[in-house]
Amino acid sequence: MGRLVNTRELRDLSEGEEVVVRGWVYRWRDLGKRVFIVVRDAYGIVQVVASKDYTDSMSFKVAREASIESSVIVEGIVRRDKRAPGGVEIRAKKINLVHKAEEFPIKGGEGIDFLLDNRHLWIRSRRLTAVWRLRQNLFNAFREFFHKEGYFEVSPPMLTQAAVEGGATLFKVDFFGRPAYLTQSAQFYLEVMIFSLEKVWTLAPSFRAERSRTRRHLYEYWHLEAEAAWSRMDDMMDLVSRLVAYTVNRVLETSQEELSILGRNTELLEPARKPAYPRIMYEEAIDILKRKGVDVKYGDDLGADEERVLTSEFETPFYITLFPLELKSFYMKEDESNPGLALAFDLLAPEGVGEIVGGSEREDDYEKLKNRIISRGYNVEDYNWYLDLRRYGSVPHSGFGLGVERLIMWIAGLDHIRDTIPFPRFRDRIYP
RNA sequence: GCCGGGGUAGCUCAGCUAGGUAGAGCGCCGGGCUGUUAACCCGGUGGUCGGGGGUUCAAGUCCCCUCCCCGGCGCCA
Repeated sequence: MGRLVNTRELRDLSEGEEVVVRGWVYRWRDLGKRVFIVVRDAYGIVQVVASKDYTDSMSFKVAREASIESSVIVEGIVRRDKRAPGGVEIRAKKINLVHKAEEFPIKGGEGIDFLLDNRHLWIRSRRLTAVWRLRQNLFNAFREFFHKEGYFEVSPPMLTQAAVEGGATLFKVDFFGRPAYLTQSAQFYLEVMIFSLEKVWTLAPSFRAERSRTRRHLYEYWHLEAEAAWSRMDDMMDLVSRLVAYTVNRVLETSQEELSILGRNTELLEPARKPAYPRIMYEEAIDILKRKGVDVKYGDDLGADEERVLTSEFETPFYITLFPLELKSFYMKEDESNPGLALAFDLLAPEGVGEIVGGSEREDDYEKLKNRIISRGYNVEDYNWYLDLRRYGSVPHSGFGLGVERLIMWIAGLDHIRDTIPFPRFRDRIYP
């Protein structure tokens, strides 16, 4: 019996080697005296050929009965053949039908509603499997990057007591009779951690009950967040640029095959390999939009349409900085040299993807922060422990949050966020 | 929350404007085929038209209510 190999290892084997491959039936064609079975595993596909000439008679019978998505173990000999997809195939000696699948509901051509109802089966498609592999490579890149930068990975809570900002978009849960909420952001907890570890990051889910219905929104998404003591806004933007450029480079190095399956034009990612992303001030963004004929005025928030116009101006991700204070969250620090402006930044991805990062320098003065909380109409008591951080050795500090699925959308060139995560959570859809 | 589109066979859809006993393609099942690539050829199988009420001799089609899904906006990452 040959050695067990997966379909990726198989590509490098030479003619005549005896191997064992196991996987699921992806395509099946019976030509009478010869049966072609394309077998799928985690890494790809390989064509298995069964013939009366070299396959034992029981196995040949099995080959003729194998249905789509049946699980099989195949013993056979590697053959290089131009007619096989990928140029390599296996001449089957023995085929073990581990489980004969019932009629598989997904056959191609289904609509999105049907596919989402069958996500637990759709998950194994070649295209989605490529996304999961790319996602793995992206997560590895995050860890490598922060390790190199000297950041500590920390584990913030998912169950929280109070709102970070605004309460309408929180998912409420019952915490032994008391109200609790699923976290929207780890930011406040990361701010706590910098007084212990100085530079921290986390990769964790965030939950937002925004009633959004767009191809860029999930109710549960993976949030990459970092926070650093002594870091000013410009330092943080430098870090974000290095992070995004590093990630783009690593994905281009490790995921060529996946990007190819997804049909991504990787030329469009080349300019983003260098961490030199343009920075424009909010005021400049407004000017650009006016010049483009968009009906906006200073003080307006930038919506999806405005972002789309702006992203068409750049080939790389770019920053918008220094927003009017009232457009941004209460914890963002006011720029001393530009009163009325927040030391805040958004990073927008090109090709119409839009905002992928939001960050800022945090207000580190106790009185100023408290006044901001009061002027927004929030309860000061809800923020006691957060305010405490400004009472015991407060330091300048900055941080950011990155939407992992939006980053994947851009890098992988996907037109809908649902394909970036195995089980996308949308409004009115919690099954499966 | 608002605007728009949709729910008819297992799947994708046509039929609705001008009411008259429900259609196609794919799939599936059976047979054939020595190299297929979404294989091909022949034969077969398919539906309380999302749910409820109304108008009518007659409703998939017209009217009212309701449920569900999709796309977009606001908000955000």
